Amino acid sequence: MPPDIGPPAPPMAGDPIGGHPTPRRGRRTVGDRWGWGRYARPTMAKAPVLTPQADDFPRWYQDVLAKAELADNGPVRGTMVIRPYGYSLWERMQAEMDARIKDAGAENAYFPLFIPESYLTREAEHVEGFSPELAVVTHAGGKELEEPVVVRPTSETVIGEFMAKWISSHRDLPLLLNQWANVVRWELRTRLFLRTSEFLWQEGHTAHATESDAAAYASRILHDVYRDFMVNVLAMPVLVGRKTRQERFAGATNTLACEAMMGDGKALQMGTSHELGQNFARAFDITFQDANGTQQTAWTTSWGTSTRMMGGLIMCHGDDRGLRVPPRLASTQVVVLAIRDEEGVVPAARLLGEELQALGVRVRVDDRTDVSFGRRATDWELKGVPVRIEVGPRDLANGEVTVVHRMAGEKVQAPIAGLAATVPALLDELQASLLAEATDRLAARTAEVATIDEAREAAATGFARIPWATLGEEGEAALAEHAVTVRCLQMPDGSVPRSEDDPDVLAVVARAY
RNA sequence: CGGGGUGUGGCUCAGCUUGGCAGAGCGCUGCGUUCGGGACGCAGAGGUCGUGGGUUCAAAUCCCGCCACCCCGACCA
Repeated sequence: MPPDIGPPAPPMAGDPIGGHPTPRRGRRTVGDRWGWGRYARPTMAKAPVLTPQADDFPRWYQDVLAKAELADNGPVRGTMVIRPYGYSLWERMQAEMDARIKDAGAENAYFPLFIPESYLTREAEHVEGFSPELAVVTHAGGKELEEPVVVRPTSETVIGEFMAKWISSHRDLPLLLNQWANVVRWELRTRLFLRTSEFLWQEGHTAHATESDAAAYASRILHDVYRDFMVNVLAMPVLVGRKTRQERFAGATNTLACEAMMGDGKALQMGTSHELGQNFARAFDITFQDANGTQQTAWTTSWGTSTRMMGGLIMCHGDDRGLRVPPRLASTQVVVLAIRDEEGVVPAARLLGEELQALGVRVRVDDRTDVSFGRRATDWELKGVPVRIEVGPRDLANGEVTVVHRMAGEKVQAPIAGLAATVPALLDELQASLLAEATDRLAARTAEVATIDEAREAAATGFARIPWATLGEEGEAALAEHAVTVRCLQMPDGSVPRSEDDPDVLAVVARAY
């Protein structure tokens, strides 16, 4: 993402879908908890820009999507339009993920959107898992097709077909592929980013000579790619673990996952990594000759993360003022806001922008002085830009600027000379504070419990960890009656269990998106 | 598929009970004043009232059919 700097600033429509003339629920008094009382509205509390989280979290989420210009509903039910600002964040996710995927040795490729229906039916569990949500093309080119084609819900099958073609020797293994693509799953109930009928993702597919190689690679992706990205870039503390039989991917022998806690205490699955055993290799005849000249069946894996992470980002870090984007992810890390067009303000802002850009900071100069200051400040806060530097005549008279941190809302005066050089460290600090805040919440809202009743109760506000031996598949089914599911199984120290039969294994249960 | 609800300018909705000139807020356009926390004034543009039929002198409003969408339950990254 090239930094966007200098004039003229692109148009930023103020209020894309119209305002809400009255607050839907109650009235927000500006929270001193964020340290804003000194600066905020002097007397009467205005209608909140967003529905407060505490009033209606889903409504807040919708408000953020619209007001931060992240996404809109598409014309076909369940589809999504990702707006430029939202897409710029997705592009950053892609860039960071892609680098890690390549570090893990996988190469990008592209497989077709359309898959012969017959492919899907080759793996019994797989077809059973996906058939309810398949979009199938029966007519094309003005006539009925002899064999319907499905719009890919995931690509294990086509890729399996080609792996079989490309692999003949143990020297061809491991085969490590990844693709960035869209997939379609006809969902009954959808929510922007979290569950849409079409979404964007990366899906990795690998083939290995042995079961242990495959397992090790699935684990490597989970830890070195997914968890590393989520913790260090998204500033989201994620739990890693294995899925129960109930929650496992259709066709997998083992599913590993990263689970995160949202601001309302509910869980969101952020990424999965599957060991597919030899299920797909057998179905698609992915075989190779080993060093002894014997024909062997390969072991495959698949792993994916999607635009759902956008929803996770919003719901993990967002507050009543909007989104809060961790600096390492941010497509715009710093916005330099020229307060008004007089006394050299705009040139000073642009100069500061250039200095920051030269330091590698992703900076944007907002010199739209025809738009009121308050409107612009609010817009950038909604978008979650980590640092806003305000440059106005009063500041310049003192050789200063005003630096505002989005995370805690802190506002400080700083000398303009030498300021740029301090920004990278500030961004690191804000990145760490966001991670710390989320980590504290996760710890505070995770309960260690001993009984199923306690687990259910704890899941009302957060996560509960209960011995898997106590819960079991019967307990899992019982909790499901209360919309509480087992998010993953893990060891007491948070590591991934080798087997669900280990007596120390704990089940993490929660309500989930 | 079961239960509930809604279709009226770009957005959110009022008007319907009791038929009588199609409205408001926000957004948009122009001009002016503003500009350090969603600015304000004035002047404008913009609507086949989801759709087909019926009743009536007259239908957004009453009646019947259809369509679409939303919410709550059974599936899912």
